[in-house]
Amino acid sequence: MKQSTLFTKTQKTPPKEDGINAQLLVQAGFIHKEMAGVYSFLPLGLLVFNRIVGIIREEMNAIGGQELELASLQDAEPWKKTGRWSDKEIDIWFKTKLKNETEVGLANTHEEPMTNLLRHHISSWRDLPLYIYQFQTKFRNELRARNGLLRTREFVMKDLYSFSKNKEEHDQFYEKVKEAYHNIFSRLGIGDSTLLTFASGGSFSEYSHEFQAICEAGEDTIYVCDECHIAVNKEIIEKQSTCPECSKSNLNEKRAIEVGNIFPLGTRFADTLGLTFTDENGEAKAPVMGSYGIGPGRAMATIIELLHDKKGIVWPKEVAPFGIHLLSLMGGESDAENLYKELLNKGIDILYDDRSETSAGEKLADADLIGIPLRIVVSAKTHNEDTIEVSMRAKENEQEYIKRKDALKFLQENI
RNA sequence: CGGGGUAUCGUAUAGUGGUAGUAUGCUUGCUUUGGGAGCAUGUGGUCUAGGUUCGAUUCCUAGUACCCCGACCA
Repeated sequence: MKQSTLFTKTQKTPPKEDGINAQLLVQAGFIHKEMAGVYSFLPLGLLVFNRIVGIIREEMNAIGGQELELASLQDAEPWKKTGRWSDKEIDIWFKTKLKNETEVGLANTHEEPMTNLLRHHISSWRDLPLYIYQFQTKFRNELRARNGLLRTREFVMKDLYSFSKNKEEHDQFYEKVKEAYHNIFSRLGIGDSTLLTFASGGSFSEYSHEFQAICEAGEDTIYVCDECHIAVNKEIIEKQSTCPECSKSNLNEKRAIEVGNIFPLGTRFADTLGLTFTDENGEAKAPVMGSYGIGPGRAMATIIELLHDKKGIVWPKEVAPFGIHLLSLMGGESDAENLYKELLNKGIDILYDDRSETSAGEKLADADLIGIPLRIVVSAKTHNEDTIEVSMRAKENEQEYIKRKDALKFLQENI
């Protein structure tokens, strides 16, 4: 797209925002803060958000997930049955009432509605296992929102729920999700920093597992085994003071961001909500459940926290809003225009800085801030040499000159 | 939820019991063009409600919003 038509603008003076993630995202025009802990996604931000969603969706589909979308307004009844409607159980509820005084809740999670839904759709062992997921808005009345997109009161979460015939089948799928999550975080560009972490399993199992990205901005404290690339959350360090994998005891304390969570649920929800299936022997049984969450917005913030530099954002390839940022500097207008059209025709995803009254310095500074991985500069100089200038945001924009006739091939190989 | 702080153009910030300033942005004009270019020009602001006072953006009270520390956080 042409940058001259992009309605958001960058700000020269960084806004006073909480957390480097929100500061850079606001400064570069990706998001807008509505109020504490509530952010809107603008065109650039939505492009990134959707790419993150796309990666998660691919990985969830690859392990047999079926996407659906439940409502945000929730009936109180199932929650009363499981004993979770009370503010004592879940204190971050946003609740409201219909005109006729009926109580409803704004979704903060979906175990109850999902379990309840399946009562209408499964009845035989042949219907299981079932893996259903959604990207859905959660509302959580956090006492204290903070750190930009890291802890917000309204956010989209990918939540997958698994329903298995028995514990063995559940355990097998649980391991597949672990793998899928590793794939997701490495595709998001934060795989090296993100560790499988043992955490509290609540009342239904010994452990749950979190995916913790090591980062000072994080709110969690974890203890890392450097050899196994595995960690233990502080909340269970008394119970599990050694590496669960190799039993080493010299674990390193680190701050980390919880970018994903997987949780065995057992049959608690099925039991309390009356979800059963008939097994091969004709007996009614409760499916064994699990829940698996990732917040794309928090993931976006984590990417920035881990990968930014002094000049701005440095997007990894797979999540960048555009693959290429084409800058037209003085004397490069017609070359840039031609190259832009050529790349568009090849279906290449490109942001073209065609602004005619913007100085070269400003364009370069904006490009650094926005953080698109591959940059092309076209100017009088490249025109005279019949080249294009190419550089990588992640490599400090070290410049390389490619002959104009080789440009398309080069870009297709490097995008 | 406990404790603390802040509130001034779109953004970032000074300052004052008596006409509110700077930078940046934005308008217009001229000159510029490889790391946020120059000159000129115009535009735009004291959170809300009370109180004290001749006079409050400034002091006081309350409200609201925002931020920080802690607690909390499937």
